[in-house]
Formats: sequence, structure tokens, C-alpha cells
Amino acid sequence: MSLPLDGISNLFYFLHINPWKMENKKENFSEWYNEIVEIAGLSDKRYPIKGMNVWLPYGLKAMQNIDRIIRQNVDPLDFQEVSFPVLITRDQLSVEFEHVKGFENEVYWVTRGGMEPLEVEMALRPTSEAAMYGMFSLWVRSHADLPLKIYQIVNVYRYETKHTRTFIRIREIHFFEAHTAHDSYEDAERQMAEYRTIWDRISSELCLPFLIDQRPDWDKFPGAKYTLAFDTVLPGGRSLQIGTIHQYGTNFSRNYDIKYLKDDGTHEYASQTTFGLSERLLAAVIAIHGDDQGLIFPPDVAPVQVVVVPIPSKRADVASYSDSIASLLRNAGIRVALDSRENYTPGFKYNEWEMKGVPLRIEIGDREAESRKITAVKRTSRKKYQLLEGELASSIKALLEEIKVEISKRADEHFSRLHRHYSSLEEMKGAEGLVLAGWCGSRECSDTIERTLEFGTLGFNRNQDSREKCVVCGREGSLGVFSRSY
RNA sequence: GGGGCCGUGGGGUAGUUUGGUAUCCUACCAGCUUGGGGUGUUGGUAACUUGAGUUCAAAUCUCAACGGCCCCA
Repeated sequence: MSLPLDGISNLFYFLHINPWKMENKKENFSEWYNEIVEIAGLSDKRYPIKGMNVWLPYGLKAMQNIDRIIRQNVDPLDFQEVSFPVLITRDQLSVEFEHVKGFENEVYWVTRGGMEPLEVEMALRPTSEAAMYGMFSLWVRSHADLPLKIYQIVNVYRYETKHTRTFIRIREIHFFEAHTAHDSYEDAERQMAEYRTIWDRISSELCLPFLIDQRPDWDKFPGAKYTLAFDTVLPGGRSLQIGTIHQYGTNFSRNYDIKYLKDDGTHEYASQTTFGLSERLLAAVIAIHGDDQGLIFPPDVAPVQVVVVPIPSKRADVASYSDSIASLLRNAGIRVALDSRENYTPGFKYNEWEMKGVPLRIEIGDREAESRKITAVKRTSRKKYQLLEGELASSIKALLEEIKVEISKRADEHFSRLHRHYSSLEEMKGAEGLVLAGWCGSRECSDTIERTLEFGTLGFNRNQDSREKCVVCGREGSLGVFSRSY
């Protein structure tokens, strides 16, 4: 069979899986997640290396749409896209002590070229500081070269020993990393603020709610002065870190010798920051927006925004009318699939495209062809709309906007059910999701909370400033966040 | 880091206790049929994770490796 999907792959079906319905309800989240990843054709994890999966056409399209959203939000702010080599020498990696120590247990090493042992062993980058910063020291000469703002979207490699999960914990990671260098700590701090603005826009297009948490010192990025993380929560109640921004200060520039000539003739080390995102964004989109029927993609992420399902008829030429409607929408810049497969009933197609998370469906049969009014159905509410052909493109765009709002609203409701503010240790027992409570910041008190709840410490919440008394020791502190996490 | 379960056509499974002929559903291929919420039908293709061991004989028993899933830290 072939689907004329106009640039959208027609290979959705090569898994040879065509289930009649999802076997798992979303309340069994782990099973539901594995099932939908497989049957929607997002990823094939039968590849023989643990934690390294195959991106299938539909899943890859969704990820590429997320990448596009990221690029659209950083490019206008003068970030330049680059691409660095995947290999790093042992020497490069060893320059910053904290950094290499933080990654030493999860680095893949290349030790041979052909049959010859390499004189200098090389690592597959677990992240690219070590690859980039030697070059930064060549590129940065004077204050006129700053700020330096670059990013790349590449694969990085981490030898995970824990249980791997598709898009959540894997060994080959699809990674966005922005790196900057500045002529002062204050300017680097302004960069951290800009990252938060960028993240607000990206998360809003993905319809993802989140908390901003400052990781405790013992859990910050190796080599950073401090780390802010964007944490969301999945249906099982576990938190998921979906983005991080790091302030390095001069920790790396001192070791990699990134310094610039000031206008007074003296030299100064640059202050640096980074911003990291990954396919965990896709995991969050799948997990948070999906329902018992399957995926629900926000329109900006959806590989197919509108699917046209013709309903065969002997009275009207449904096929050619469907084709013209699909073309009309494509010309308006909408991602459209026309599902003209024979031997599948319309009902079958409705269910399948709902499972695949297409936000809007158009049905075209006798009634539409004769009346020239188009029937559209939302994936979110299943409500039907009669649209006039003359204003179809604008009506469809308006419906997609509504769907985006509905998805955000549902996600926010889900999020508010799964995070709660507590005022005593006693109250917190048996809590689910994200637990917010006063914390003094000490390791001892977080250990007590972790033992009591069997939760981990995400850090201090930074969505707003707050003064709280520690629920363990009673000292002055701030709002801490605790959860079971992925 | 600790514990448990599991590996049979593309997907899901029966068979393993008691060693001997591999079951069913789905998908896929070729027809016919059907079509506004998961059509029906006929025929066909297709499998015991890998390695070593025990045995006349291993999907089945033993050991190891690899892979998958779940729970707890």
C-alpha cells in the first residue's frame, strides 16, 4: 500500500503492527508508554544494543519538529549552529577535574584503530565541553569576540548501567547543547535569564508544565557553579528532568585557557554558560498529553497535523474531492496526510490516526462532496465541526490553535494534581508526585526527607523567591522540591 | 546498587512440570467482499536469542553470555 503523504513518510506501517486498540490504559503508565512507543511507530528498540534504539520515520519527524521549535527560538537571539567531532582525546577530557570525574563511569572509550592500540585513547563525547573549549580558547582573543553564542544538535554517548527506557534513559542521546562565553559574570547571568525566556517559549509550544529547580551542590553538573533544571512530572508520579541550564563562571575557562584582552590591555578569563535539552522533551510530550486511545501531539510537534479520510461512495467523486482539499491545506502550509488506502474502513482509519495522535481529522464523503461543507473532528474532545470550503484553511488553523490551548489546559490540570505544597514531614508520608516543602538546604535534612518518603531531592524551587522553615530542623530555608524521579 | 520475572514466525501467545509431530490470534502477500467509528471470506508466507554441555533425541534439562520487563534503593 502507499500513502500519498506529500513529504511525510509513507513508511508508518513497516512495523507490521496494526492493533485494534491499546491493550494498556494510561493508569498502568509504564506498560502504556512502552506500548504506544511501539505501536505508533516512534522507535524500534529491537536493535541489539541496550539503550540504543532506531528512530522510526514517525518518531523522527516528531523529534525534528521539536528541533525546529528549538532552532526557531535560539536563532533570532544570535546563537550560531555548529557541529563538533564526536571523538574527544583523553587529554581534552581530563582538563577539568570535576568534569571528568563526574563522567568517568559512563564514558565509552575508543582504544583501537583497526588492530593497532591507539597511543592516545579517545572518548565518545558524553557532552561537548571538552571538545569545544580548546577551540574556544583559539577563537576568543578580545572582548570584541564576546559574547560567543553557539549550539549544536548532535548525539552524545553515556554508558548507562541503570535500566534504560525509550527517550528517557538511553545510551545514545539526541542532544541540544548551547554554549556561551561572556566578558563578565554579570553578562553570563543575563544569559541565564535569556535561557529562561527561551525555555518559556519552547515549553509553551510543547504545552509542557514544569518547575525550575536549583540542584543541590552535590547534584549539580560536574564543573558548574550552579545548575537550574526544568522538572516536569509524568503520570506515574515520577519527575522527569527535561532541560538544564548551567552557570560555569570561570571554572572551565581557567582550565581551558579561554581569556580575552580587555580594553585596558589586561587579560581576563571568560565566564561561561550552557543549556541542554534532549529527546526527553519527546518523552514528556508522549507521556503527558497521551490518553487511553494513544498519542495526542500538540499541533507544532505533530508529524501530521490534519489527516483527510475519504469515505468511499458511488454517488460522488469523493476521491478527487479529498485530494483537492488535501492540496488546498498543504498549500496553506499545513502538514496533511491523505489516507486513501483501500481495504480499510473509515472507522479503522479514525482509530488508527487517533492512536497516532493527529490533532485534527477531516472526513469527506457524499455529504461533504455535495454540500461543499467539510467535517472536521478534534482529537482532544472528538467534537465535530462543519467548515465552509471557502474559508477552510483559516478555520483549520483556528481549530489547531484551540487544540493547542486544550492540550495545555489538560497538561496544567494533570500537573497541578501531581504537585503539592506540604508543611510538615508527617503530612508528606505517602505523598505522590512532586512534593514541595520548606528545606534548609543541608544534606542531613534532605537525607531525612529522602528516607522518610523514599524520594530524591530535586533542589530549591526557583519559580519564585520564597522563605520557608525547614520541615526537618525548623531553621530558616526556602522551598525544596522532592520526588521519585527517572 | 539490590531483588524478581522473562526470551517460540513482524507483534502477542500455547507447548517446558513429565525431552520425541510446534498451537492459536494478529500482521504480511494474492483474490473476492465491505465502506459515515476498529468489514467478512478463501488461499499462502513466516518462529524455538546465542554459545557450550547432558542425551539416541533439547523449545523443553544444566551452565554462561546477550537482550527485554517490573519492583525497591
